[in-house]
Amino acid sequence: MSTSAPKRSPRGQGHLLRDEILEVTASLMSTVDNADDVSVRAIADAVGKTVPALYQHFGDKSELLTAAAEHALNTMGAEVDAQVASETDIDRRLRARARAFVEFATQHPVPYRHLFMSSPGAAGTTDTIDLMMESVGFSKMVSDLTEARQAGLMIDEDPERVALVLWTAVHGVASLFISHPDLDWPDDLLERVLDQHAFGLVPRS
Amino acid sequence: MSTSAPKRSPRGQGHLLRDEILEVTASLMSTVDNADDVSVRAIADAVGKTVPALYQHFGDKSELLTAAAEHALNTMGAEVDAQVASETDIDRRLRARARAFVEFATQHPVPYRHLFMSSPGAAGTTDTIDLMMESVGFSKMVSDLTEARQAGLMIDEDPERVALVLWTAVHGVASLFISHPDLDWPDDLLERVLDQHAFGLVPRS
DNA sequence: ACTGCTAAGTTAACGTCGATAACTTATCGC
DNA sequence: GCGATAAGTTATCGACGTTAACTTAGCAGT
Repeated sequence: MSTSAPKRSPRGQGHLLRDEILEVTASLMSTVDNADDVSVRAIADAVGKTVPALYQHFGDKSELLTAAAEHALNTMGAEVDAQVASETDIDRRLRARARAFVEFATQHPVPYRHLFMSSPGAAGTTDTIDLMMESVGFSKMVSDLTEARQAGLMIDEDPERVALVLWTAVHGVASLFISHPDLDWPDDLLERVLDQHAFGLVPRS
Repeated sequence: MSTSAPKRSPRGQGHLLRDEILEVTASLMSTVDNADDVSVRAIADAVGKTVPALYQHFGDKSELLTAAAEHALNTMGAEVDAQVASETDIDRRLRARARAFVEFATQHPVPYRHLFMSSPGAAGTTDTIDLMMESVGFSKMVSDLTEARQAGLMIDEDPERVALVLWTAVHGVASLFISHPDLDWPDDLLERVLDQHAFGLVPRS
């Protein structure tokens, strides 16, 4: 074999390993039920290094898992935006975003659960939740709602607060789908939840 | 010391240990962040027996934790009912139940998360979720809604389905409170969510 | 070209965990 | 009393997260 993997990174390039760790960890997450089930030994094996090498980049396992989960969900924003881009109508766009959100969450349950459904200590500090929300399109939802209010389509209220209420309900749907996927939830559960909130947001015509 | 703990249960009374294990485990759950953080060794120490003794009553740790979490939440039904009993108006009773539900869930986050927010495998089989729902007052909510429909207070729809939509949203609130208690959620987040659903349930006067 | 510094790793080990096979002993029907 | 067996214990296993101590490769300065 002419292609031999370099045994060590060049002097200033140790940080390259960090990105590889994140990517490998994120991909290992899709093979287990809980983020914690990914062992640091499995990660080390997958990146071709030994365990202590990981601890030069992350203080402990929890920090590594949180960073990897955020890394995994950062692709979420782009995917959701892509699915939403074609919708011009604001109401339809809000619904499309909610649908794409739930779909992505159920397809990536492990990082989603680790960030949004695990114990307070495990999912990072208060600082990081803002980034989580961003990665998940929360701010885009707020601007949609702001636009809706300016167009007179929404009762006059703080869009951020309305968005939080709406996101809370959508998260409820995603959370149940993720934790109990084998239950036969009604196909239109999300749509029904959205209907309820649409009634509040947009006065019935 | 005259009071000496019996070293062994009588012949047919081995099953008494099971209840003690459940109670001890449930109480240990309130001292940790995740149900899994309760070690079988800690449980064995607390009940004054050795680890393998536990495995005569539960197939594995997950089974033990799920049973203990259900045991803990079974007290939930009674507490919620007590808080709801005084309300005679149906709309107020539904709201009171939702409030009591969220309050109880946030006060007992570990068993709640283990049953409703953990990975599919960890929280028991499809069979057990019905019991979970019961313990949490789901059926009571359905009868309230049925009563509401009979009184003409609700749009004519399957109460069970409406209850599921409502419960989903309420669960969303509880889920977020539990996972990120340090965020400054709006005080009226739950009320807002309930408002949205009340509009759907009860036609505006 | 040598040398010293230090980043980028490895080796080896510790304590804790869930789980189980093999063994002991107290209780109870006869 | 005496087996049978329920109710435990002892001892041990492999896997896990974490860390101290060590090694070695890359680079700057002379």
